[in-house]
Amino acid sequence: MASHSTTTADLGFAQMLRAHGLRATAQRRAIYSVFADAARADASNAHLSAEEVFQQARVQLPELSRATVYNALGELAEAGLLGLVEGPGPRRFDANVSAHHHFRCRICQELQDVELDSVEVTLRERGFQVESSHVMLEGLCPGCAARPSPAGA
Amino acid sequence: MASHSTTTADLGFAQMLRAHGLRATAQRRAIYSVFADAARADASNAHLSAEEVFQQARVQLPELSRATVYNALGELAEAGLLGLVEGPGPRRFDANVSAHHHFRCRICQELQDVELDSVEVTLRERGFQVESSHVMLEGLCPGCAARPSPAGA
DNA sequence: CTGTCTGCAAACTTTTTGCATATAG
DNA sequence: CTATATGCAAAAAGTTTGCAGACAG
Repeated sequence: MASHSTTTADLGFAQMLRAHGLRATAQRRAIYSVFADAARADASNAHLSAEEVFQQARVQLPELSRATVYNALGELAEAGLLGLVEGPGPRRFDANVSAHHHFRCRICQELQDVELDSVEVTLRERGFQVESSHVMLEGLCPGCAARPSPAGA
Repeated sequence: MASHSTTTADLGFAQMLRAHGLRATAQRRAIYSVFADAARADASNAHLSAEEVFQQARVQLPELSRATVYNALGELAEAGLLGLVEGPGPRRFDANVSAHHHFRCRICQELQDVELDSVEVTLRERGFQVESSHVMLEGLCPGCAARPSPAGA
C-alpha cells in the first residue's frame, strides 16, 4: 500500500544503483521501498534489521530470500543508499544518508536519529539522558594508507 | 609470565567488583589480567574479542569455559572496568576506561584508540585517512526517563 | 547472449541458556 | 550456610556461502 509515481522515482533508484555497478532488480527495489514505507508509517526514520526488512519486503515479493536481503542491504549500504548502524543485537540499516548521530535508549533499546547540531546539551533539554557516548571513525590507518593498494598479498 | 604484586592490585580488583555486587573469582581475575598483559606486550591498548580473551585466559586457567568469559566480559563492562566496542564481527573489549574514540582501518580492520583531543584534522596529520565517522550516544530516551523505573510491566 | 543476481539450504560465527556443581563471602 | 558464579554442551541468533538457474542490460 505505498508506491509513488512508480516511474520517475524508480528511474532514479535504478540510476543510483547503476552508478555503483549494481543492477536494478525487483528484490532491491522492494527492499529499499521498505524504508520509505516505514518512514511514512513511523513519521520518523526507521532503523531496521535484516530480518525486519525481510519480513516486510516479503509482503510485496513473497519469493524473496534472506540471503538476498543480506546481500542487498550490504550492497545498498556500500553504495551509500543506506546507512549502517552497528550495536548490540543485529545490524540495523536506515535510509537517512545525511550526517547524523544515533541515540539508543538503555531501557527500550529504541534507536533515534540525532542531528549533528544537537549534542548532549540540546538532547538533555529534550528529555534525553545521555549516559555514554562512543565515536567510531573509519578509513585507512597510516600503514594501509602508505601501501599503494591491497593488490599482491 | 605476568603478575604484579599479587596482593595490593588484586585487592583493588576485588574491591571494584564488590562495589558492583560482583564476587572476585579466579576466572574474573584471569580474564581481566589478559588485558593488562596484552597492553604490556602491545605497548598500546588491546581490543580483544571474547574468543581471544578465552584463548589467552585459558593459559592461566585451563578449566575456564567460554560461557564464563562471555558472562564476565559483560559484567566487567557493565561495572565500568572494561570498555565495549561494537562493530563488524565480534564485540571487542578494552581496558581503556577513559573517554576516547576508536578508529578502524577499512583494510586491516585494526582498531586503535583515538584520544578526545585528536580529531579528524590531527588524525590526518598523523597519516590516518578518515572516510566516515559514527557517533553513538546511549542513555535514556524521554519516554523511559519519564517512567519511574521498569518495575511493573 | 553474458555476467550479475537470486533462491535454497546448509554451514559458520558469535552469543546465550539450563542445570548441576563449586565456591566466595 | 546460601546465593552467586562456573562448566558443559546444546541451542539460539545473526550472517555468509555454494551452486544451479533466472533475469537485467
